[in-house]
Amino acid sequence: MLSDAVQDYLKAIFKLSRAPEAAGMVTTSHIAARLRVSAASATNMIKKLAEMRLLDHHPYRGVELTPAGEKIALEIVRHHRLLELYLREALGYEWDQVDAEADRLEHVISEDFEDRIDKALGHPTVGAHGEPIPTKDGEIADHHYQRLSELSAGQRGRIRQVSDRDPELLRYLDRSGLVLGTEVRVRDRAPFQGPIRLEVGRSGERHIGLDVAAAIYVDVLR
Amino acid sequence: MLSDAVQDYLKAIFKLSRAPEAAGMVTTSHIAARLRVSAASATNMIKKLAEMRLLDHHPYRGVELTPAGEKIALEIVRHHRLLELYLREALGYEWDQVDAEADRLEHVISEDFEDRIDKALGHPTVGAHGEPIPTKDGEIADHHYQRLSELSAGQRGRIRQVSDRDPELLRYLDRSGLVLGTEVRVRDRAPFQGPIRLEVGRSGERHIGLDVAAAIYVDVLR
DNA sequence: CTTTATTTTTAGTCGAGACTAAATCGCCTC
DNA sequence: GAGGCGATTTAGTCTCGACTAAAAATAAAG
Repeated sequence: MLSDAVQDYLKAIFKLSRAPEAAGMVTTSHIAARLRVSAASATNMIKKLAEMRLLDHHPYRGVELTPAGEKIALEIVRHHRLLELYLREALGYEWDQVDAEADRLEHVISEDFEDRIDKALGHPTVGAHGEPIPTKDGEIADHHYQRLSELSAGQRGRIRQVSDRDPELLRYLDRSGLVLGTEVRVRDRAPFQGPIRLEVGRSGERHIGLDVAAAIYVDVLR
Repeated sequence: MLSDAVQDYLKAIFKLSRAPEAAGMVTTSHIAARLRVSAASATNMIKKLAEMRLLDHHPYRGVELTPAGEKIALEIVRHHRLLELYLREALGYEWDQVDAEADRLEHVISEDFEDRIDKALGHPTVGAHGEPIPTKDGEIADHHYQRLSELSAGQRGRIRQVSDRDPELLRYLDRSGLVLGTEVRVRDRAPFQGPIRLEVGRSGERHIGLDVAAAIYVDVLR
């Protein structure tokens, strides 16, 4: 049985490696930052994981999951996303509360539990924030959405995913009507990394910062 | 935050202290056996818990939870029993599977999660095997059922609780129709600790061993 | 009352996984 | 190519909670 710590590292590395800015390679300090752990601790664990053949370590360069490591990461991500969805659907959790609870539950649920909530949810393919849910045998859909921050004035899009990193941000998006499925249009973009003026649904107008816009992923419409 | 290990010890000590054979005092070796740990490990943890004022340690004599320790034990027991019930009611688990899953979940769920499943279950007062569920503020009902093994020939009783210690036993009871709510009558008892001949409901007759009968708790009927 | 058997406790180790401080590497600038 | 700086790794500690082996206390038997 893999420890919680090992699972957390694999999951973090997987997620970081999928972020567009990291081209496959994930650095020690990114991992350390994500897990709120010292860089030295991260190095230790990386060496251990390399020993276990769950990742390849290129010292001073970065780290890359092996297929075996990725498989495990995907299992954990699957647990996490099914749990998030279940907490929301079955127990009425709010968007911004599910992540923390799922972080703790994901390590302890059995395969049986996983199967039962999967079934109760009707075998969903995307999670509470629009993220794809890996299948039981480690396939994950590769949506190529665009960040809202990359759209230029006049372009329209439908919100398909939002970052789940920050509960505060999730609450803000919720309040602003920026939820999954909503259609948005970029009115204009202020210069010098300024805010984006946005038409939300058919009702309102919002000014949102670029950081926020970068956390929103859309299908571009034409 | 209390570690899983601390929680496990407190729960084990609480349960052992409630077993009728132990008169309040619980021995090191009982704890060690229950947790499948060496006696030395148990002693270590006992000293730590005494340090934390969660129990009183009378060296070479035994151990007794303080009110503070009992409070914590009751919280864990509450988590456990609510989880068992929820797994059964909401996710369709079998009787004999719930204990193991709940053992892992009980340490990681939040107060919020507890409240939500409590509500979803309609604020139940007894668990999946008939055990009383402690209230949120640490009260626990004190049912004084009798063991079926203590009934004499001719006496009748209604099954109110069964021991949750052994999944195999639970499956056997289930197959034999010895489930919560069932009425039973002792036909006769074979001599020399022999089996009990039992009328189960209005349908069948069963011969069960004394160990099994001791794991079944009944309200005596007249 | 003494010996023996059983429990319990002490003493000392070990592995996980965190930490800090110090050394080393890689890269950028001159 | 030499310095300098940030990122990374090494070295050495610490805490937790398990373990074994040995010592001590209690209980049972003669």
